[in-house]
Amino acid sequence: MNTETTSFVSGLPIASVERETGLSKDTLRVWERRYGFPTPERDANGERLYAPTQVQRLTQIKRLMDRGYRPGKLLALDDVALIALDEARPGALVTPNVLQLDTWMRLVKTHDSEALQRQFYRELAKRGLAGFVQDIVAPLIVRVGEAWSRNELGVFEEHLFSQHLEKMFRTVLANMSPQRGSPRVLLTTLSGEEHTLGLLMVEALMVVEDVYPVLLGPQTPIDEILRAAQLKQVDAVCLSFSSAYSSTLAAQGLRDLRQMLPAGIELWAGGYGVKAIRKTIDGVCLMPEFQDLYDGLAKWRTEHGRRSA
Amino acid sequence: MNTETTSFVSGLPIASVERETGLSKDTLRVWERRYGFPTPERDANGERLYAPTQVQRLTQIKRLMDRGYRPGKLLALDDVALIALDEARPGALVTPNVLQLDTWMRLVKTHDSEALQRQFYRELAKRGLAGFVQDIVAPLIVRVGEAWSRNELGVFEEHLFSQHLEKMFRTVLANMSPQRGSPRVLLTTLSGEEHTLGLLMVEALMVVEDVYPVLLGPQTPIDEILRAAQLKQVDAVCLSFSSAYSSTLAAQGLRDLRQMLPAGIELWAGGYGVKAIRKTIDGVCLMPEFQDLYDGLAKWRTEHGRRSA
DNA sequence: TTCATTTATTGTCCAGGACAAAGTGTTGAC
DNA sequence: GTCAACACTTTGTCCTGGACAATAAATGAA
Repeated sequence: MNTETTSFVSGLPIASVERETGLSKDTLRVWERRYGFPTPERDANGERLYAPTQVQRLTQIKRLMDRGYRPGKLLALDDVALIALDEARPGALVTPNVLQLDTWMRLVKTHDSEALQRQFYRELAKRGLAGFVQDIVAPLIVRVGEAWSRNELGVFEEHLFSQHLEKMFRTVLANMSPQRGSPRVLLTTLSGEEHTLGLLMVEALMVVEDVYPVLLGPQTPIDEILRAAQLKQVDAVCLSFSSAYSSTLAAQGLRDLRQMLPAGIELWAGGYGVKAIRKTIDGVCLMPEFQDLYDGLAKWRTEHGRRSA
Repeated sequence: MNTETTSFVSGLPIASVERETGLSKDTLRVWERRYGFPTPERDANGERLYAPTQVQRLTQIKRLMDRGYRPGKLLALDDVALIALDEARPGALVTPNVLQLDTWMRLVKTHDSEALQRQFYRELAKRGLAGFVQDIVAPLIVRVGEAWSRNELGVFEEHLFSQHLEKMFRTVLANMSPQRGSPRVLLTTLSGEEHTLGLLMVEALMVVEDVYPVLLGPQTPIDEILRAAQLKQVDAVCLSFSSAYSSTLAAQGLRDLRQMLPAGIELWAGGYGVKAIRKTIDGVCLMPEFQDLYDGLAKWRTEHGRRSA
């Protein structure tokens, strides 16, 4: 039904490839110039047309880059070596009960929505919210991220998984939400960090701990965080960083924000991404582990007098 | 530790302006060349630095363009004329009850979370889900978007509003979700479109209409949409585009996807963003209005025989 | 080891030319 | 007067190839 009008060259224009791979047009062109890959055809007007195979390979390369490899190496490799790298394990994961997580992973891989949803609620009832978040959800998110970057899992399965988790969190939280506790904590991420699940996990833990969370969603510019913190009169601002976020950028952002934030408002940073931050930052509390969050809360409460747990 | 070295020129680099305004770097540069606006400073390295005032004006211009004006005219105008245009109502938005929307906007502006949440549920109960979505939520999202780009509203208020809406949708949907109806429709957006609210609105309408929605969340690459469509055996794929998404890119993406998608699976595109697409695309059903969705569903049902409404 | 300095890598920016798609205006047939 | 066909204008995207700063890697000193 389609396109007998198209000549025999066919493929995606550069804008589509940018959208699909997340590599900017500039990058695509400069790779071609420097490394001789990709090698798009040209249409009648001299514009690039990328073969689907090459687009696929570009996605693969992008994924490997997220795992830490550098383009110079990757673009020199042939297909065989590339796939070999893809298989290579990055370093043992720190999950406690691997067996059970494997069961979960199977559900994710077969995108069995109903079973996944059922399992979520069963496990939630069994462990309670805090235990469920720490022992199941958090490790599972790590596993899914790893599996994705290892190409064992498609974007589709990963999205479906996120949607189910999000749905579950929001349902559970909706029934507990109207809290009046303290401290009041602002929850968001810096621009560029789009992962919401970290925020939802923290919100869940906070609601249980009788904290009043103000959820802003992801990607709030720094000056708006500042404004929100003052208008909503929060006691602390808590940012979440996924492992994908550059640790340099994270540290810089935290410094910037700390500088502008009134001294009376604490600044906390959590998530897998803060593990990569080496140096402590003055006036910023780094919380790579869940336990750190509890410690931080306890500390705040003792410092601010009469407030129970 | 940073930057007493910064000179007295300051402003946003071109990449930030692209993100803020939605105008591509190429467009920004070509406007400067052709129309003499904007007129960014340069940093030590000769790179553009846009003054916040100009960025604001660019956002304003972008919004007017979305309303149908052409850049050639807009860029020739001075501030006064621009603001005059801005005040002028565009073909009177189709909101039935402007008065009530104003009340809502006041709640958004004062970020009164509790009142907003209460109002949501009250109005939902009064109008039913479909009526609520069409008469309140959709116009309100447009209003908030407009107010934001007119700088009457901060990012913070906009985020808070989105979070409340999302929470509400997910709560409501959680209680109705396990559906087995047909057709089965895959819901997602293309990479680059991050707005989720459109998807949630459509999901809500579909659940009421006894459709089985598969929600993938935003930003799925085309080949993954394809894979999901086949694995989940859907009858149609429905994409949502916000007004921020470039209509050229949207059209291109739809063409790309249509080409790869089996003929048996329909392709629908909804949201404010498709209004800007002029030409029809072969095999793609453009649904700028909610009514179009109902029509599309009805059409599908008559074509596929015995299935009630 | 650990830290500081040099060197290599890599993404983004720039200029300015070109062109096609979309919009606008004009003409003439009915 | 309406409408279709045509020419002209506007406008966004793509092109090349050069430059440079930010980051990572490698090297040397304490």
